[in-house]
Amino acid sequence: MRGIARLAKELGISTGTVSRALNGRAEVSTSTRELVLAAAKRLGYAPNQAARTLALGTTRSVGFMMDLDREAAASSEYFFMGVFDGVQSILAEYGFDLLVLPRPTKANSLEFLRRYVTRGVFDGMILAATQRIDPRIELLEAAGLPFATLGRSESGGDYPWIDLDFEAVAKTAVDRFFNAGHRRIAVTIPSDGVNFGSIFEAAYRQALEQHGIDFDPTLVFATGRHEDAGYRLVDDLYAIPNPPTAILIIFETIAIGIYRRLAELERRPGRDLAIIGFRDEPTVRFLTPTLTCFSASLHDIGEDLARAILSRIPTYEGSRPDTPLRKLAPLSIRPGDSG
Amino acid sequence: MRGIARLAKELGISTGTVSRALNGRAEVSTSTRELVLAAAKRLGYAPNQAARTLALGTTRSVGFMMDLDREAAASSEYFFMGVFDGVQSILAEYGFDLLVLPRPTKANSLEFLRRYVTRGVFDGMILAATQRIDPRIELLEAAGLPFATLGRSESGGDYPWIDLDFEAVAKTAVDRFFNAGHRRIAVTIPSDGVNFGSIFEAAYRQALEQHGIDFDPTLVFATGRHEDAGYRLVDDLYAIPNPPTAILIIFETIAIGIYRRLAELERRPGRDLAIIGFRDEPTVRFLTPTLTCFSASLHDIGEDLARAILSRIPTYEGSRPDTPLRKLAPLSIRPGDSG
DNA sequence: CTGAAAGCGCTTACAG
DNA sequence: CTGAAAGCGCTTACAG
Repeated sequence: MRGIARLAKELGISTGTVSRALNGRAEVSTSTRELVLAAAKRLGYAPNQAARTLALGTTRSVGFMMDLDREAAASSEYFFMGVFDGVQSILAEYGFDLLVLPRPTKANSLEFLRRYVTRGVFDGMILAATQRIDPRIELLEAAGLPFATLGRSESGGDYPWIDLDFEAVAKTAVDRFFNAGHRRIAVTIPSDGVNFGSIFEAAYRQALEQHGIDFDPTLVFATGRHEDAGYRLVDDLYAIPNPPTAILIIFETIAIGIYRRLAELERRPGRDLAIIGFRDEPTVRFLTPTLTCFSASLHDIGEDLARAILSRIPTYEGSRPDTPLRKLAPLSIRPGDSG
Repeated sequence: MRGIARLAKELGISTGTVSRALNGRAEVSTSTRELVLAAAKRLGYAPNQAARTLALGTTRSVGFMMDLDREAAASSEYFFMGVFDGVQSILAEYGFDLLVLPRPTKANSLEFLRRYVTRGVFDGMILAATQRIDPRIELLEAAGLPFATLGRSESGGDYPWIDLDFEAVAKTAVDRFFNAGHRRIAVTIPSDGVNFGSIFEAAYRQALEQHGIDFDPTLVFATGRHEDAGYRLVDDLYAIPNPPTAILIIFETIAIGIYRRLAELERRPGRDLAIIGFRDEPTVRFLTPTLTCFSASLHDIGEDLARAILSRIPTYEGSRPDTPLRKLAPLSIRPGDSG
């Protein structure tokens, strides 16, 4: 005999009472509660999660799907560490667990997610790296599983999301370039279909427009996320008829490659090419000249994500807001010498 | 009515038969099996995981505890991504899931683990960043939960582990320095208590000894994992009476800071100070002059870890080896211009 | 090959 | 305040 039944037998009371005592229900007398709690402690009792889940229909855990692609991972590990920490800090308050689901490189994204959705292992799911059209969102909506996303998407309806304020970053950067006299301003966007690429490009175009600069499609460069992409990018920049004098890069890591290639060409970031990066990943903090970039509170983003998903989960003892939480996380500029 | 009962009713057969058909048991006739499978597909049936777990006493999932400390995370994100991928590739073959448990910065390591252990959510657990004395190992042994670790420890008894071959790295590096004429060879070790620090230092001492070089404690530098630690280290190196001409660094990321400070001092890696790093994290791939370092197959390490943990899990249909898998993952040198 | 039934460990109306 | 009992959705000896 194990679990609750063991305690009940030990104390000569019913399992119902034990359960009520353990769960802090009001109906139990203080004396029996104390007895039960003491026995639980003494016998090292721990509730069986599966049995609770089955009886309650709730798991008190949230899944966070995370891609393991080398490409997707590159500029995002620090990012996710910080976000996870923020998510946990809120979930823990409500007794929810965070379980991260690393999607293997060769596993299909949708199938991978479906597996967890149908088995009912989670009360809610957090998705990252949303695509412009993201079938995972439809899957979750169809399954009726609460979810929130880190990143906007055009798929789906009324779900909560948190995203970085790409618009503000693009505007701030273009303004800064413009004020420094630049008129040929290039931008890089992700070469994969991730949604923030389009958002970033649109914001960049709009910022140019506000300064009366015509949009030149040859100044938009789709790149990978790694250093080598930056290295190659430099030659591409200078291969076009009227090369840019400034560049706004979405993946700060490629700055390392840009710096390197510029050095080989005996050009200097900030002097010969103005550069502004997106996020101040630790990777780029030691570049010389220092890279101008933006900084976001990953912890805050995580906290917001946690609140967003909790607000969708019925068993969460909080008021469910009418409209799902949707928020652009602010980024503040950290001026460097690169642009 | 839901789940298996719904299918049973729909088909006019018993739930037992449905269950057997779904689980591919031999006793079911081909015709009923097909009927059940078709109905399951049509109705979008998916087994309730909690109910299965309760009935079977097994969850078919493995937890991987991971620290979120900024410090611990620094040089390890790429590392874990690769390892996770390897773990999954093997676990998937046996229908096991990998769930990553990110430990919040402020959560106590042991309490965090205990929570998952007692609730019986996992059939097995993988631990990383083992400490020299690691109470988590005792916790798992006491709980009787199968586990494997990434990294050796002095705690515990007969558990399987995979670790990097620090000994070979230290020896190869010291040999290389020695053959290049260096006699004042410094080493860095982690400033936190992580076990591989002592292992690395011991291997370094032994390698020196083989070349008849006396061990000099002033040449051992305990450092953090970030670039700034490397930056500061350089001044420490040159502050001692008879400064080293070569240094072996355990955290390759600090090479970035070392390079930077050397540049400021107008010294050049490889010429004025020979440097060998540990792992070829993408972060350091673009250093100039290129950093000599070592490379390991993260995927292989992950695969070994998965095999190690599976071999301890009773429900796994494999033969349980007599002795737990213990393995040093090989690293091969990638010669660069730094040393 | 299939059904009826017990059991996995918990929760919770329902009586008392 | 407490007990007896049903139920969560599945699996699996045990009969037939």
